[in-house]
Amino acid sequence: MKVLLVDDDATLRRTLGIGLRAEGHEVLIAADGRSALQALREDKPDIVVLDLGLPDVSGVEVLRRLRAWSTIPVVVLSARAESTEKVQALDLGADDYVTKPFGMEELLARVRASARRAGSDVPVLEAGDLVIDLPARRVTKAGAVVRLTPTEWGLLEMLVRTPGRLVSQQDLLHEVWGPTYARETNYLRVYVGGLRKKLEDDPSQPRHLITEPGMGYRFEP
Amino acid sequence: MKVLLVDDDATLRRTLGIGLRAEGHEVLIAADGRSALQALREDKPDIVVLDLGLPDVSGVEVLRRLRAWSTIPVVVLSARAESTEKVQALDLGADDYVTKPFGMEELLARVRASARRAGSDVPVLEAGDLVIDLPARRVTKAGAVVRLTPTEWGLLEMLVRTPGRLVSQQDLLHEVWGPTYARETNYLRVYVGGLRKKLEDDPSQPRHLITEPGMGYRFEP
DNA sequence: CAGGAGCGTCAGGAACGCGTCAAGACGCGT
DNA sequence: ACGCGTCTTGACGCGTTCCTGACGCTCCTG
Repeated sequence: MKVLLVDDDATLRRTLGIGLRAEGHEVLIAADGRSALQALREDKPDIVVLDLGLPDVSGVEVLRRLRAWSTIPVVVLSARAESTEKVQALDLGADDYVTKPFGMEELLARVRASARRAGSDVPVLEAGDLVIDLPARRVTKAGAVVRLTPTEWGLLEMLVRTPGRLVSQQDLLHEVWGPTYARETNYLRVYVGGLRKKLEDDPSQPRHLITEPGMGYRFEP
Repeated sequence: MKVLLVDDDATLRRTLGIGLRAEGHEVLIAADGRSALQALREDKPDIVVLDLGLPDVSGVEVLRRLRAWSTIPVVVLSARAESTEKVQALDLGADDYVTKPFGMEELLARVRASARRAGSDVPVLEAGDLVIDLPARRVTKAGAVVRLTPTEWGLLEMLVRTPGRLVSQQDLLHEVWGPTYARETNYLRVYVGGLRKKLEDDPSQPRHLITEPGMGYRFEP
């Protein structure tokens, strides 16, 4: 198991690193949010141990961005015992939350528990001549790179994250345009149209970007 | 979601029960290990909140016996912050561990987090050559996808959520058409008819979408 | 046996949602 | 300031879905 350890405290990094390696894990290290996000995209670890108190990008932000394209288990560390921060992290999709100070044994047990639940995760998805690489933010069609605008990417990402599943119009609008948008379904029509033009062989007869009238859209692999 | 709450402290039971119900969960109560195990077998909850300090059978024992035959999420409560007990519970298969005293919000967030992970399990319902996948909003009959209109979905979802149980006409109308509808049973006749035409082998002799004259409809798996 | 209530079916018209296009507004870098 | 790409916004045509009323049927009841 590859474990990414994100913490700004060098002592803690050393201690936890030793403990994790003793469990038989391969340990990657990041000291700040920026390099954490980079390591997540490039090295594709199987599980993440994430300290919320980072010098640059906040841990919560790292978690939020990671959850945009991956479902790998994340165990959060925090010095603060404040409830609101815990609630925020858990609702963002953290798998577990440990408050400092904590025992090494406890952390290792929580990592084990999270790893045990780790399901099969497919960060890069292939559908016909389409290849959608979420971590790399890259789409190719028949080998050729397809350029997407930020909004188009947000939409596609949301749909591809749950292949085959229907995503409601509200969810799409909330996630891509913001919580204040709910009824602007015309945005969806325009941008789904754009995506189909770029990704589908025959945009008028889509095979992957399926619309369910009155409900939402789904990505069909 | 059905939540089984196992705790010997009556005050805590009341407080947590209120909070969990406010989240929209159905709450079952057990005050000791024996009744907890019984409730687990008979009522099949979707998630368990388990206090380790029980009068008769220890919470750890309840967890061990439960894990022998079920993988449903368990959130453990404990007064003791001792590390060994945490490690033991987590390695036995607890999904989360909360130490008293804790904030209501935090516990609810952890329950949400556990429920979310479990939710991606298998809430798909199979009945003959019919496969109904609620979260994906997809129905297949003998492998072929069946397209449903929003109203048809609303109706089917309502019926399938309680398989085998009768759902009254009022409940169906309220849920699918809105609270102001109550006597428009003709809507039901039309749309149940449509569903039967799409889902039943012989729409004139339905095997799954059963009507109970004068009362309502039921979905028979 | 007659009557009524409840259910299933059908077929119209009205209303809605979707895809498409194009024009204007905005932001950004040069 | 200019040009470019991106995002918003509105309008139109078209297909689908929804509502509605009518009819025939079966079952239950008096």
